[in-house]
Amino acid sequence: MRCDETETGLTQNVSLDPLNPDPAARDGGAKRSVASRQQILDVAAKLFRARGYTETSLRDIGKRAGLKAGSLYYHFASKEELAAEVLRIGVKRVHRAVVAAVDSLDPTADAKARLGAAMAAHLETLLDASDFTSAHIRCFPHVPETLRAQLSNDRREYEAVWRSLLDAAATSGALPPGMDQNAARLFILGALNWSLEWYDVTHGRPAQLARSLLAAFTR
Amino acid sequence: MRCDETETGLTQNVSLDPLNPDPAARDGGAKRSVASRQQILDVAAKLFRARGYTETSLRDIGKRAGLKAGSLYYHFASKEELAAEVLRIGVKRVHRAVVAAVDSLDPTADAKARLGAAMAAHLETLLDASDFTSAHIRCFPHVPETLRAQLSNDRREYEAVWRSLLDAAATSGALPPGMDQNAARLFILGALNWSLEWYDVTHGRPAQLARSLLAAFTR
DNA sequence: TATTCTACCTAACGTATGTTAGGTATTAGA
DNA sequence: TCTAATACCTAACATACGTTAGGTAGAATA
Repeated sequence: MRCDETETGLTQNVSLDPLNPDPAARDGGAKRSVASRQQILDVAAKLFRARGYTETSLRDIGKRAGLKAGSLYYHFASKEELAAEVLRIGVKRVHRAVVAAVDSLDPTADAKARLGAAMAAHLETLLDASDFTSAHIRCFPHVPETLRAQLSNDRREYEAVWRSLLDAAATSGALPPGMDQNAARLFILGALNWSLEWYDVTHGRPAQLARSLLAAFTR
Repeated sequence: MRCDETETGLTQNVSLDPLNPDPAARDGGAKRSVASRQQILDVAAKLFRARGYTETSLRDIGKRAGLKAGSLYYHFASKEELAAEVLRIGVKRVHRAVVAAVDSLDPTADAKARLGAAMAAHLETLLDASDFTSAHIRCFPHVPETLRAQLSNDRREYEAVWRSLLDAAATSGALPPGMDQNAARLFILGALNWSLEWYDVTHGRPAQLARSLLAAFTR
C-alpha cells in the first residue's frame, strides 16, 4: 500500500517560474516566513475545525497567529487558497496515517485486521492527531465548489485505500451478510466521521471505539 | 412508544397574551398569513439543507418565497428564530416518523425488527421526506449556541427513543460482541446522518440501505 | 362609508467581511 | 555602507449581511 506524496508539496512542486512571488516556494522553504506561514495554517486548521469555514474570519485567524488580516495575503492569495492548503493537508495526513497503520501490520494479517487498523488510524487522526483532518471533514461541505473540485483528486485517492480494504474484506467473506462493499465503506466512514459531533474523552480512546465498530462490520 | 407533541405547537401554545403581535398564534392560524409563513419555512428548510445556515441569507429566503428580506420580520423575530422553527420541526418530524414506524410493527416484533424499522424511518425522513430534518442535521453544529441550547430538549427526547431501542437490542443479545449500546447508538446515527454527504438515487432506496446497516449492527 | 388591521414594501443603518493599495521597519546581500 | 528584498502594517474599499423604521395598498370591521 503506498502513499508517496508529501504533505506540503514543496519538494515536488518547486516553482517553475522564477518570478513566482510565493516566498515559500522559492528556495525550498529556508526563509523565516515559513514559520509564520505554518503558524497561520495551524491556527486556521484549529478555527476551521472548531467553528467551520464560513464562521471563521481572516481577522480571527490573523489575531491568533499574531498578524493583521491583510498580512495573510503575503502568504496566501485568498481565504479560499488558505483553506485549500489546510484541507489538502488534512486529507493527506489521514491518508498517510491509515496507509502507515495498515502497512505496519504483520504481513500475514488478514483483511479484517487490516480494516481494523485503518479504522483506528482514521479515527485517531480525526479526533486526536490532526486539526487539519477534522477541519477537512467539517468544512468540506461548506467550502466553495471550486475548492471542492480542487480537492476531489486527493479525496479519491484516499477513498481508493478504503475501496481496496473493503474489496479484500468482501472477497474473504468478512462483511455482514447482504452488505455490499460500497455501503460498508460509506457507512463505516460516516460512523467514524460523525464522531466529530459527539466525541469527548468520556467515550474512551479512539482505538477502542474503532475496535467496537470493527465488530459490527466484520464477522 | 409515544410522541404526543404537535409539530407547530400552535394547539398547545395559544397565546396567553392578547397583545401578542404574532399573527399566527392569535386565532389558531386561520389567517391568510399562515400560508406565507409556511412558504417561508419550506423555503428556509430547503436552503438550509442545500447550503447551510451561515451560507443562507434572509434575502435568499425572501426571494424564493416571493418576499423582501425585511418582510420576513413580520413572521419571525430574527433569522435565529426562523432557524429555530425549522430545526425544531425537523427533529419533531423524524421523531414522529420513527415512533410511528416502530409502533406500526406487529406487537410481537423483536428488538432487531424494531431497530430496523427505526433505521429505515430515520433514513427515509432524512433523505426523502423532510428538508426540515436534513436541515436540522446539517445546520445544528453551525447554528448559534443559544439556539442549540433551545433545541437540546427536543433532541434529548428523540435520543431517548434510540436509547430505548438499543437497550432492548442489547438485552436480547442482538448487538455485536463487545459493542455497548452507547457506541452502537452513536455509530448507527452517525452512519445514517452522514448519508446526507453522499446519498443519491444510484445508491438504492433508503429502506434497502437501512436493511444493510441493520445487518451490521445486529446478529 | 369611515376606520382599523393585515401583510407586506422601501430604504436605510450599522456592522462584518474578503480584499487591496501603499507604506515601513528589519534583514541580507553587494 | 548602500541597496534591495522580506515580512509585515495601516487604512481603506466594496460588498453583503441581519435588522429596523416608516410607509402603504387592500381587506376586514364598525
